[in-house]
Amino acid sequence: MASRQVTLAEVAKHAGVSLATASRVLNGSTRQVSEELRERVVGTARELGYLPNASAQALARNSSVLVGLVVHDIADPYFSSIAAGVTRIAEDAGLVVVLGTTGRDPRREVELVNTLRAHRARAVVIAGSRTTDRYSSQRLAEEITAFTAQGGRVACVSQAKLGVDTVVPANRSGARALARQLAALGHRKFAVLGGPPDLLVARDRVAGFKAGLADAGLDLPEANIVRSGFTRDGGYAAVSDLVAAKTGATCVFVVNDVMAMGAMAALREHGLRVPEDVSVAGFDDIPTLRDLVPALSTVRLPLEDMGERAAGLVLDDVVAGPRTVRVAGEVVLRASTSSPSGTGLR
Amino acid sequence: MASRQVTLAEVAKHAGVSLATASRVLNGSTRQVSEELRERVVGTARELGYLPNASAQALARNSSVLVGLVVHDIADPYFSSIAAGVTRIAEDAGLVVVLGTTGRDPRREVELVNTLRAHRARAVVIAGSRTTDRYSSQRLAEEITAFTAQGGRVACVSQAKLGVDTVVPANRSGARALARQLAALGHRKFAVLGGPPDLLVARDRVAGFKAGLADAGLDLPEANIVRSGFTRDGGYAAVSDLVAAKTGATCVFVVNDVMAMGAMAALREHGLRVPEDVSVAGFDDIPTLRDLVPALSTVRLPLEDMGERAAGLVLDDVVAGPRTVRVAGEVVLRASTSSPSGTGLR
DNA sequence: AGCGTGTTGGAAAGCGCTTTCCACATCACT
DNA sequence: AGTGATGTGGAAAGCGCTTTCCAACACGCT
Repeated sequence: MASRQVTLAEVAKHAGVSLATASRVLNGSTRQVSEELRERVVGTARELGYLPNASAQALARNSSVLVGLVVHDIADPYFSSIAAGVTRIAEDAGLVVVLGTTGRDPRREVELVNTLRAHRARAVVIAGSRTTDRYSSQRLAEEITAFTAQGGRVACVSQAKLGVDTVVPANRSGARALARQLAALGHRKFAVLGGPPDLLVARDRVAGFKAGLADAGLDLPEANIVRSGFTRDGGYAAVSDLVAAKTGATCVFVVNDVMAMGAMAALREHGLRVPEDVSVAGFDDIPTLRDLVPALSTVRLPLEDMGERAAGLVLDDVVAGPRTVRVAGEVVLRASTSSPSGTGLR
Repeated sequence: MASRQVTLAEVAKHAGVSLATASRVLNGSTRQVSEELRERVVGTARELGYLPNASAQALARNSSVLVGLVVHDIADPYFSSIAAGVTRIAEDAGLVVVLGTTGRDPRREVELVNTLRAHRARAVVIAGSRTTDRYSSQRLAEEITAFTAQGGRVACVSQAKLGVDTVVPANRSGARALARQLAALGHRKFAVLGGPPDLLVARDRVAGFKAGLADAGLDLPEANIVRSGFTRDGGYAAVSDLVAAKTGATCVFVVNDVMAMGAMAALREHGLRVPEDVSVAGFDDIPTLRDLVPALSTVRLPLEDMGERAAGLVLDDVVAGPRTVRVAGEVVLRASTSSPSGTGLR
């Protein structure tokens, strides 16, 4: 069934040249080949429908054309935006993107890098926050070391924790600036939907927000921070706890947009109006946000751009040590936040 | 810099066995190896940190562990939902997903399948509608033939035009059912944002919608169909034309949700309220829809499921000819559609 | 003529693995 | 003891390509 594939050897034979010459013609070898032979080879290759065997090339060259991309969940707009950036750059460079999804399982992350290593992938971009879990971080670090030792390049989008090139969004300062602007709106009591306690992005954003409130002479009691999953459903679910906590908050900061969307849905179902009863702000500015009503205030991150930057880091030929690209966050106040009017969450 | 990798030969030597034995132990060979040797090999492999070279395996076995996934734009929720389904199934099966994006360029589609063929990918899932463009369809068909001739499997998500296994959503009947329900709501004058004229999904949906209106004794004048790109911005841009056309329509059907989201934003900017001034319905039920206000009426397609089905088609070992999996669409009426109240678009 | 230099083609040695053979033991059964 | 069947290990031949090395030749010089 599987028809025999045309090989370089056949092309060479048909063209009456050696294997070496055929190889030199059909790939960007440095060696020159006379115009006459070159044409003959190219001609027969086209005629026979020759297609190089990528596995054989990868083996012979000890390097492939593969670039790994590791995300938690490709259906999440945050990751799919980053993925769009990464694929654009990689494909423009003639490379092939391998997509791996972890489902937020750190072990799976290690597994994926391992697989990529087995494939002699040229590089890998790991998107998705690190956690405080020492064990899996350790395993991942080892796997990454092995990968780089083998000549592969690695970049992360998140915290600069792994000793590799990293694109770091301004989680702290972005959240801090947001807090200040919300305080300037007149809010005095805040609540935070803070995501999982062990997730570094979430921690950074909460810490930054707290710092921003402190700048305004405000405090964020620990009791006003509700923990939940970093997903839409996490945000949705957290609202029950939030309401039960009777914090009296007039403004809620949610550590990412996807969670914020879930939270807004839940608030609606609780009969609370945004922003009349409570203001809501998120973080990331995922593309889908612009069609939300009320439009969600947030801290804008250039997600697709961040993907491009990460891919760029990993594909250039700079040999310097771990580089860090800092990406600023821009506070965007929209309809979901207003000056406090009601009594807040009580 | 690139440290030498541990090879099977080294493992074999350290374990004091032949290359053949080592290979048999470390891969699912049918051949038996005595418990003693097996343990010795596994032990040294672990000790030395052996990782098989996937390229070499692919070459020797003449088959790889790669599965291609070709989409137009991974940042589009329609595609990222399908992608999530495909990756889930593929990764569960221990395969590796290669993501290719076309940017809606048919030539790029051909290019990607070609690359996948060069990599001896085991299968490829092509998501994204066919067009009426004969030339590029022809080229793609040839490429697919070459791919299958080589033992690869191909499945599409869209129209069953390519002679391969296909997951076909009920575009026609879904749109038809939607039209009937909208007519039952009392609407008499409709407009359609129809997407690109050469795109088959778009054509099918428009045709289905027209048929549904006909069922209700209503006509859809050609002048009430506005053409534009199949993207959010396409939907956004089309609204100007729509308004200028002064169709008097009280209800607008938009051929996909992403376009509908753009259209709703544009309608808002035109000072038109949904659904008071005009009802709007879309198609697909992308996940982000559930947080839209007003919630968009649509025809629900189980997108992630469709991705899983497509991956399933391509990974099972049925040898039967081209199969077609039909997926039903379920009309979901939400807040964006109501009985007509105003004068419509005039 | 003799020599170095540069250019171009080909033979062949890998790259790291799988898999076919073949050899040898062992075992059950005449 | 002799026969086949069965189980297990190893040698070696690929898989399709890249790249080193060498040979051949054409130059431009002295």
